Amino acid sequence: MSQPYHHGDLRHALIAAAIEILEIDGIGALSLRAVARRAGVSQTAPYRHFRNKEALLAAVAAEGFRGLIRHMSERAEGAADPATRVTAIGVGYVAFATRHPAQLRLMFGPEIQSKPDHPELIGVAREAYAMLSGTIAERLALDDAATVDPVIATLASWSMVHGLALLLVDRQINPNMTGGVEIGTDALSARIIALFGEALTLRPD
Amino acid sequence: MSQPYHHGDLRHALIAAAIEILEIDGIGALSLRAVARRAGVSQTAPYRHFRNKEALLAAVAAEGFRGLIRHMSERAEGAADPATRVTAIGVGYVAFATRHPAQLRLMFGPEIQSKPDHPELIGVAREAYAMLSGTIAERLALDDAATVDPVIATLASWSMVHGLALLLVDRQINPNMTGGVEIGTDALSARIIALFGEALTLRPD
DNA sequence: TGTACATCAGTGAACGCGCGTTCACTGATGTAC
DNA sequence: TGTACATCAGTGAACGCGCGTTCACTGATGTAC
Repeated sequence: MSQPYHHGDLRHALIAAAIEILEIDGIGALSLRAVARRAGVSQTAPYRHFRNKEALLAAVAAEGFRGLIRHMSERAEGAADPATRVTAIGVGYVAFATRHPAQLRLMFGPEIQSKPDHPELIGVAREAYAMLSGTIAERLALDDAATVDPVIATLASWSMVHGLALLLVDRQINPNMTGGVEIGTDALSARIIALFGEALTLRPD
Repeated sequence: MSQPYHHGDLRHALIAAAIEILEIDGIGALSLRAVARRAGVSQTAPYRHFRNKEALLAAVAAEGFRGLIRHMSERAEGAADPATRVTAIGVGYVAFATRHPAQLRLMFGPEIQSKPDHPELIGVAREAYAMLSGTIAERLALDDAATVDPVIATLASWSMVHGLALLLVDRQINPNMTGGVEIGTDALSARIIALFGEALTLRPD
């Protein structure tokens, strides 16, 4: 009764357990058996819900993209105009990454060998990309004379924000590098992203 | 005679074998035993030259940073002024990454748990950073009125270039995303980096 | 309302595998006299 | 130049481990009549 034979919603419980393992012990500790153990279930039970390990990883990564989108949306809501919205989305991206580093690694790393085999994952990744490119497009539309290619601008923004996120996650950058003055991660990323954002306003000479 | 008992330079041979495994089968296949096999030596021989697996990985990662520095230097040599040199270094960074994706992952990933334990690795990573920050500083010095903080500018440049490198490596970006027009990786990264580079020339309003 | 039975979601034992590391060893090399 | 011996750089067997996956199974649930 306290441990019914049927779990009820094991699929989601497994995804949740996997995310907990990522947060606690990192991506190196994420095995199918560990996930089953943490969900309190035999090690073969996951096979009722996922074809194999990679299918579970793909579901976890998809959940990660949903978290990323949530972080970006929350920050974007507070921004009045497209210019500040671009920065807000970027800060949200970095905020998600620093709070969920191992999820970020799974989302972008080589553990999921064949992403095309997981349409759900591709769909939600596209959604995140669309959010960024849409906001950049709005931003560029403000400025009739802007000559910046919107695709290049989107790729550049994404690169900047993604690189900053990973350098922070990998501890290559720490937030008190700026001349010994300690500033938070959010503030540092805001400054860095703002510097870049200005490039979008450039007009031809 | 063809297989002498003493190898001669097993240490370097092991590093070379590890790099080959990275290039061929990726970071997931990089085990100590696989390295020994590829070097044609018993699986315990590496312990004469490295304390443990992580020590070998650190040596391989250090070699990776040397390769990165080499790529950046080569491109920088052809650049006459500091402005084009900044772009050249960035393109070199991305070029290294796309040619040696698994090495990049090892250099920045979580496989080497404690980087402070490997001073050689830290030294050569600092050297790469110094190369970038020095070039950015020269670039900013051209422009008396520039108000950009050099540390922020360096971190921003590094982020952009690092993010672009990883998105390419992870196949999140492919070089014919730009409206179906196929352009090479080098050309794409040059365009993206150039867009960013302009932000460094900004003057106060 | 009660029963037979198909289906579903779990279990537990077992498989074969590759891993990092240790241990006692041995062959090759170099050095002191 | 020759020999004894210490040191160095390899070997091969073995350890214990955790992994992904398969298999035949069983308990619980739901549905047809």
